Amino acid sequence: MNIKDAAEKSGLPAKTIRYYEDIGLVTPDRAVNGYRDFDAAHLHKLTFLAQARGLGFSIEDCRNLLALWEDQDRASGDVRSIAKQHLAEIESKISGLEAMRATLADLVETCAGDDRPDCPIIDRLQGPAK
Amino acid sequence: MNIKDAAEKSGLPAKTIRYYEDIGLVTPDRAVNGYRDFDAAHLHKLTFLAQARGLGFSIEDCRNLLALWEDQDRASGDVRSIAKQHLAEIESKISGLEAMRATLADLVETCAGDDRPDCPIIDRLQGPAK
DNA sequence: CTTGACCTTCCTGTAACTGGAACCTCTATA
DNA sequence: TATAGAGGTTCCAGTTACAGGAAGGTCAAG
Repeated sequence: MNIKDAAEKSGLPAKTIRYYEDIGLVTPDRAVNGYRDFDAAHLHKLTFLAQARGLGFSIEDCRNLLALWEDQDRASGDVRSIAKQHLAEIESKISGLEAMRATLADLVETCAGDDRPDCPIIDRLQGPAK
Repeated sequence: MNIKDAAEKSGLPAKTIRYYEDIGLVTPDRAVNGYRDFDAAHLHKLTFLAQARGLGFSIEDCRNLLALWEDQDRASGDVRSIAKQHLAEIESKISGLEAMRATLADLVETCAGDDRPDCPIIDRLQGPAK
């Protein structure tokens, strides 16, 4: 199968698939004309990558997960450990964003948003409450 | 004041300050020896930048906010509009992350995490529930 | 035989810095 | 006065995970 079909079936852009080949995540065969040729196994791997990236795993996480995926004797604890760590990172990002949201929402609310030059948002950005 | 003091007082790394000068956000004076020389106004601007970046505003947002900040006749509505848009972006990021968290938390929970090779996380990454 | 879709590689750009090399300047101390 | 060490300078490369685009090869249809 050519790259476009692989892209459609995996849900990844063709550009991304070429990039993944560059960095050694997949190694499609090559047809005599030089075109990449994907089989079911490659497609499976690409789908795996699309899923994992969609869940926010980094490329390096994906590399590790792929290795575990291909290892018949893997311990599910290894996978769980990567997932747990990633979960912790996500939770920390959420907290950070929620703090930002609170501050910003507060600022937006106290700002009249009219044509006068006073603006509590600008005031606040001058420095923390001082 | 030299760059190190400016860095400490504004809370930005010296490297970042140099970068901000490169992209035209601040323009410190230069002493005869070529060293950057920051005065209170520069410092104020740097502090403003540190605050705004800390709240997740992009550099381009900061550039706009700085222009508004320096414009005595600005309408507070302009500032509010930037802040509101940024708030919407933050909320959308939070939603995305929360969806990820839910999926991952679910996976982590159903995973035994022992030495056996079955792993629901890996299974799930093979493709969405099929 | 040509057209248009698809493929290839290679180069550049993105955001917002960070790290490092090579080199200059200032201050304090022996 | 010589020198060590802290701090300054510029410039170049690397980071993450691709996206866009140029230049050119290939294939199927009409």
